Amino acid sequence: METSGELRFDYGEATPERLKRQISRLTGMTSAQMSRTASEALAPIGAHKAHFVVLAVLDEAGPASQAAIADRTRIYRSDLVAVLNELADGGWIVRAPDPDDKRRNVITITDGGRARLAEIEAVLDGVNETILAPLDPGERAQLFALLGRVNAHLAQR
Amino acid sequence: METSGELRFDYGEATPERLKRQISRLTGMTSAQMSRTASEALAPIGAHKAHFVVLAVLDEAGPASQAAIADRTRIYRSDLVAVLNELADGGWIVRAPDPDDKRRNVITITDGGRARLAEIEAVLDGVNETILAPLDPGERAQLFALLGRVNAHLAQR
DNA sequence: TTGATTCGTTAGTTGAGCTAACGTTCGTGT
DNA sequence: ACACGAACGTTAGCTCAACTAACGAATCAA
Repeated sequence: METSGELRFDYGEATPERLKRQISRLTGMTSAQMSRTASEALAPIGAHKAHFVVLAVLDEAGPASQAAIADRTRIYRSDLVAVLNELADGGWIVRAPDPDDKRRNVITITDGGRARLAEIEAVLDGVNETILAPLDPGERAQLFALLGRVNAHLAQR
Repeated sequence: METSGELRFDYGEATPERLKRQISRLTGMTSAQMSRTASEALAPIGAHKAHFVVLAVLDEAGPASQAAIADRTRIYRSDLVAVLNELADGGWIVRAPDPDDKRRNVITITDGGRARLAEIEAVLDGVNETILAPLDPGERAQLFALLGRVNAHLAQR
């Protein structure tokens, strides 16, 4: 039986019962699978998850400072610098000093950025479909709801 | 609104709709919360998740070579070395050369190791309860089942 | 006007996951 | 009998994400 490399949670008898009870292990392994699926799908177009997150925030909420983007994306201010550099290099955002507050930059999505966002979104729609393929619509909604409740619960502790 | 540090998935209007649709984002953030919860609970007794996994395998399946442990735990052979060093330092396992195959070590759990396993398991039982607190037994089973199906699906691609 | 706070940035840390290479040992085929 | 490939434990290193610390510049509050 060769199993290495796979992130399969349950190998039947080969998996100790104690491990099968750990929700954090199941969630972690599944999360890793999902994350890898997304990264592999984005790689061919040279995009990263952070690009999607930042462009989505800018498109929906309008121009914002880097600190505001960080707050809304849970990307650290320190890491956001490199992400914005990449997005600016692609012409997908513009980084300009804020005339009203010289500490701030104003980040604005460009038309190219909106096109890029649509491109990435299309890829991720496919990823979601791949991931959720075994579940019917009702089950997908259940999974979102259950995980959402756990997440909200753990966030307020 | 101060939100930093939290891994809350949904901030209402502040969260772009596009992000709320990403199952991998929700799963990833929730997984990170769970993982942190577990690590914080294990820290006071100086234990790591890998300790639990290895001890559980040894307790359930009996003495094994390092390669066999790696196969059953998805811990890489290279990383397993340090984990076993720590477990040996604590007296929880014994690492001895295999007389039948001089390439191998035979790893055996000790009585102390079984006690340690019980200690860690008790902590993780509490972690599971904390994580799953907002869900009733039926919902917990559903979450396991849904994630398990997604995991199995993604594992065979 | 002094002092605390915010902002963008650089640098560095930690941990998990993963690859490469090496010497040793074993199994197989010839 | 012996060469060759594979498996073993180990060391080293890589990547990526999450996170912390510190800094100069700018702003805000006392």
